[in-house]
Amino acid sequence: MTVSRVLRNRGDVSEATRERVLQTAKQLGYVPNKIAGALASSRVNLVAVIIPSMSNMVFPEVMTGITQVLEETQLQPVVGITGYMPEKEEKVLFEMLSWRPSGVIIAGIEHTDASRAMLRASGIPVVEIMDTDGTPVDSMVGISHRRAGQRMAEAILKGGYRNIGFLGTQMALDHRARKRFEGFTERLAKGGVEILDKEFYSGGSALVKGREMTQAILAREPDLDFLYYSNDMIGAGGLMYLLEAGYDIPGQIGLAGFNGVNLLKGLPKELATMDACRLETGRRAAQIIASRVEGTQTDPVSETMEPRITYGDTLRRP
Amino acid sequence: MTVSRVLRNRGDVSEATRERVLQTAKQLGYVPNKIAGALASSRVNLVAVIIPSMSNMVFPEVMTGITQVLEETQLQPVVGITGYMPEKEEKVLFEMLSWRPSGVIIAGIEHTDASRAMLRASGIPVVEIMDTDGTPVDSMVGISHRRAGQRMAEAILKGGYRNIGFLGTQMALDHRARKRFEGFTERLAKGGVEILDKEFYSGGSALVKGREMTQAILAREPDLDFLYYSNDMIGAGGLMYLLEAGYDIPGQIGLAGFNGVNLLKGLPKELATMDACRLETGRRAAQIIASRVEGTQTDPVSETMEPRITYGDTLRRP
DNA sequence: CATCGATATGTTATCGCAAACACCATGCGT
DNA sequence: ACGCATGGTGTTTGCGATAACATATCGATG
Repeated sequence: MTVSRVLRNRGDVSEATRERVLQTAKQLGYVPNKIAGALASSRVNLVAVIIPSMSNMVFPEVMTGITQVLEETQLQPVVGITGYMPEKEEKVLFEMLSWRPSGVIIAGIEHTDASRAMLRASGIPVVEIMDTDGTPVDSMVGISHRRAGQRMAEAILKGGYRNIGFLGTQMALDHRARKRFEGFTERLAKGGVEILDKEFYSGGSALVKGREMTQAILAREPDLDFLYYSNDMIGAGGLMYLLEAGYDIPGQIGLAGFNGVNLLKGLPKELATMDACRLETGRRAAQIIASRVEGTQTDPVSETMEPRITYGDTLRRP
Repeated sequence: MTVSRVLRNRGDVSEATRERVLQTAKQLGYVPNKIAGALASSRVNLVAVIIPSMSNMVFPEVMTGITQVLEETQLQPVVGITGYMPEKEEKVLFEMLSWRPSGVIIAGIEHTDASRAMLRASGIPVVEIMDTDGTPVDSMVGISHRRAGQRMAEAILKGGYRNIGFLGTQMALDHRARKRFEGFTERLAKGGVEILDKEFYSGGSALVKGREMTQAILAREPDLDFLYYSNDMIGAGGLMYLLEAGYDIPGQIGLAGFNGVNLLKGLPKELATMDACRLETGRRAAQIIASRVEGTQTDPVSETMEPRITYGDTLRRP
């Protein structure tokens, strides 16, 4: 018990014994067993973070935000990957919850009924991130992708473009991309404009795919004067292609991506894009969990951030 | 006990009771407490993965390999980030080990004495990855960065380049980059060539930095006919700059990076680079842990992979 | 000097599960 | 008919820590 007290800095222990304990622990290479500790105290300093993927730059950035904030607390993030598959998400969630974490940060607000039930039943703070078009189980932080699509549509219309093409990923399960697309077409429709053509891809190097898709869509529809890409990588590929092909950008044809990958700076021309507030979303989500855990705050939070548009060199300003 | 048997598929249970248990568990929303389970069985299906960073594309790819393999087992990766700081690594490692994972995969073979002691004392399989220039605690998988530097130096010399510049990150603690640099200069020296100039950076968008550094180094040394970049991102930035400035590549000046980021395809010219076998390293490391856990194999493994050079369009072939 | 409070240390029960073993019923071979 | 393996279920114990409570020590205080 005294050892336990020393190692946790709890309760009164004389300086002498404290020293002795620390000394001996070090000498023995003693590593406390958190499993036993957690069982006894029913306190687990883990936060489950459930995201679809780790390989496309956007989630790592959210992670960075989460890590930044949690680092100042006792909490530690544990990541689970779903691969955009709802059943996998359910499995990962179950697995995570069975470790009784102190909180859950999960991407998106579309989940299976079972997942939602588990989250609700867990009794721990839950923050759904990166999409606020819907009703959260508990708290929610991020941008509205529908609105992001709308705002980009507005900017494009204001720029005077009318023959618009859309290029995206072939992911039925990427709800955020879908909502962006929906918001985009809705807003265009309000302006009396309809998408001229669209092109989807899956897999492969996004940069290469961007080139190929751009070539393909322009072959079909040479009149296009704007291309809206569902992410910056394919946008960058398209930009590369168009520059090489000698197009005048943004006069003859305009381009925009989505995400604000800071990799874009440094390209021959800077691609227009829209910031998804990823770092900030991660930070905020972690803050919410942290303040819930320490009891500072108890109510659910819903926070919609406003994505900023960057015109770069590929979208005519109004 | 019967419930426990049903949920773990262990031992004989009649079909009738099994059904009843499953049914009831679902109805109650029962989530087994892994903490208690782990304590009782002293089995934890977690593998600690300790890496310096998540934000530069290379570690996520290793993670992908690890995940791929572990997915076919009961094991689950848990990630810890060190930020290239040895003391942070020590802290993270301690934290992880206190959860008594089934194995550890850790980047690099340079660790504090305390870290090494902990790894040894833990009694679990340990795989040190991505660097094989040194002695591992237990197993080790990856490439020799010293050798990678040497091989690139050879290729450059064979290409006929003699006025060589080096551009890299200012990371005293990135041992792999350092070893690559050392191997590079050693091999050049053997060919009677010495680096003409070098340039280091830290922070910021790698693409932009690559442009700036390239401009700077060429302003100082206009005679340079080859630039070796310590990663592909700054290399791509440099490539961009040189193309815009109208250099003849790879005739007038050659370029090479390191890492084989598949993003490079799709650039106006494909940057020469060297594959670090990241995916394969991750897969192999996970396999080693898995086979150790299931007892298939008990001996330490040391495996050095051979990085493949890609000439692309920026390095003259011999 | 008895009492009290504070500091310092020890004892016991408990967390939720699985290992180990005990037990009973059934069916099979000899 | 008997022993024995097997399937199906229950009981007890222990994992390694912490919570809660108990005890010891000491000095100050009235």
